[in-house]
Order: sequence, then structure tokens, then C-alpha cells
Amino acid sequence: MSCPENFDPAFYASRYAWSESPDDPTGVAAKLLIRMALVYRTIERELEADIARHGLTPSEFGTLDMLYHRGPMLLGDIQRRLVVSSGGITFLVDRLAAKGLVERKACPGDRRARFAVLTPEGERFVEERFPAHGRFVTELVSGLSEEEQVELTRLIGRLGRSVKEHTAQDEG
Amino acid sequence: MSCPENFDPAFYASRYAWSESPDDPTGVAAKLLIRMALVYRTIERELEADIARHGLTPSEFGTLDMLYHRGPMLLGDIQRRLVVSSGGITFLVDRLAAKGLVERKACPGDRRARFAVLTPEGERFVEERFPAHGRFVTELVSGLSEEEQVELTRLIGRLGRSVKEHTAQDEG
DNA sequence: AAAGATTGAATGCTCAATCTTC
DNA sequence: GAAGATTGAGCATTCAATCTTT
Repeated sequence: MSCPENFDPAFYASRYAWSESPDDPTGVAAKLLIRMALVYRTIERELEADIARHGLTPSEFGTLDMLYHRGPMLLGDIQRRLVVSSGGITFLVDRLAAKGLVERKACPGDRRARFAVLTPEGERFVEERFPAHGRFVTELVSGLSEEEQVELTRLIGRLGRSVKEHTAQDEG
Repeated sequence: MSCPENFDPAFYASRYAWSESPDDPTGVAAKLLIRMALVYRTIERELEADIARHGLTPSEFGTLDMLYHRGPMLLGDIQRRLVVSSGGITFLVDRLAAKGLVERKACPGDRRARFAVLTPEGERFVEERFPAHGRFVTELVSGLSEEEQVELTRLIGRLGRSVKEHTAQDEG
């Protein structure tokens, strides 16, 4: 307690900590991303905690949900959607298989590829546990009116497009 | 190519993949969080890539930036701001020390505590390299007008408060 | 050669236990 | 006993290399 505290909440993001200069446009942009990082990572921690109660990682959760709603998927497809490495998706499906929730199946027509498929047990798992997570999500954002939620969704979409435009050159 | 593609971009988030039901309020909430996850994680990857060009992780970057703008900080203070574990902050400062950018210093008045301090080399590092990152950040969001950026920042702040309210009970 | 998946090493992190100091 | 920091084990992930199939 004899050492400096200078706690200045929400000034620095959880992981990205740029300085703010309230007057110039740089400040506005930085402030936006800092706050987004701060809020998003708070949400992420809450969701992860909720998912962890079912003994799953977020990637496992996402995989199960995709397989439930879309049916069998190639490992590569899951990989691209989850944005993990090719090694990562192999290990991920291994884990789900060890839990008895998912199986690999051969892909007729391309013997390099493998499908991931929900087992009956996996299907039951999703049906029993995922609805509660959905209710949790709804609660988290319920401080905003539905109109605000829609407007926020729209603006974030515009932000996403801006990001894509300004990074497209890198990958071209 | 003989296997199903069914690519349906932006339907599933990068890590959290709930189904969307466009009509009920659950759908609105889920859509918001899915899109936020998708966009935020895209941004995060871009920023990480930019930071990695300087040989830093995001946490290292954040630490250096904090130390530069705030001066010496206790490890525990950095830890709380970065939202990492106590073991994590020790390892993080170890890494920065190994790179010669940061030093530990004793805290007069509390011999349990340690300060992290920027070395002269660390100070030079920040001054030379961080401005370019700031410009990168500004560019990423430049597809939005300044008014939109301000409005988005405001709404995200409200979202953050909503999340905090609806999770405060857990910790009480 | 290129694409899909797998393996093994390395990494950044968390968690639990420990040590020192208050 | 509680707080600040450190240590070591465990873990999900990435990266690079490899194998098979196209």
C-alpha cells in the first residue's frame, strides 16, 4: 500500500494498450479498439466460464454446435471456420473423439479427407446443454434494448468491412 | 472438391458458433455476439500480426506501452490490467527482461513487491516502433466516419456495462 | 506440385503450490 | 493469515515437417 496505485480503469485495454489522445482522430480510433478489446475479452471470459462448466473449451463448443446444425463436416472446413491451425483441428477432434462426442468418417471420393460426425451421445449432449448457454448469452446483452442491439450489430458489421478493406492488400 | 462445401460466411463466429433464429430476441443477442466475436478476432489477428513484426506478443506490447506512458509499475498492477495470471506476468516480465527492454526494481517500503521499469533501450524501442502501430490502428477503422466511431464506442461501452451488471451476482 | 490430415517441438498461458514479507 | 511474486506442471494452440492422395 505504500507503493503507487494510480488505477485508471478502462484506460488500457486488457491486452492492447495504446495511449489515448482525446483530440486527434488517432485517439478516436484507438479508443474504439481499446474499448472493444476490453469489453469483448470480458464477454469472452464469461462465455468461456459458462462453457467450461460443461467441461468444454470454446473451440470444442463451436465444433459441436457446427456439427449439430450443419451435419458432418470435413476437418478442413471446421478449421477454416474456427480459424485454428491444421494441427489444432486434428488435436481438437482427437479430444472430442476421446470424449465420445464425435467420430471421424471417411470421405467417399477423396481419401485424403476426413469427416467429423456427431455421435448419438454428442447429439444428446448438445441438445441437453446448449440451450442454457443461449439463455446466458441473451442475459449478458439484455441491458441494451433490442434496437440498440440491432444498431450495434450493424455498426460492428461496418467495422468488419472496414478492416477487411484495409487489409485485403496484404493477402492479394 | 467432390465433398460438400456449403460455405456460409459470417454465420458462425470464429470460436463461438450459436445458431441464429432471426425472429426471436435470442436471435438478436446471439447475432450480436457472433458478429462481435468474428470482427474482433479478425482485428486481433491483424494487430497481432503487426505487433509480431516487431518480435513482440500482444501482452509484451501492452506492457511496454503501459510502462512507457505510466512509468514504473508493480507486477501486480500490470497483471490486473492485462488480465493475466500471476504466473503469467512473472514469465512475461522475464521475457522482456531477457530482451533487455525491461528491468525489475525493488519497491522501497514493501519488500514483497517488484517494480517493472523500462530500460533506456526499451524506451527507445517504444519511441521508434509504436507510432507505426498507431497509424495501422487508425487505418483499420477508417472505413467508419468519426461520428460512427464515436457512436460505436458508446454502444460498446453500454454493452460492457450490461455484461458487468448481469455477471456481478456471480462474484458477490 | 498441391491439398488434406497428422505428428512433434515449441510457446504463451493457467492453475496450484510455495516462499517471502506484511 | 493475507498479499506479492515465483516455480513447476499441465494444456491448448501454433509452426514446421511429413505422409498420403489427388
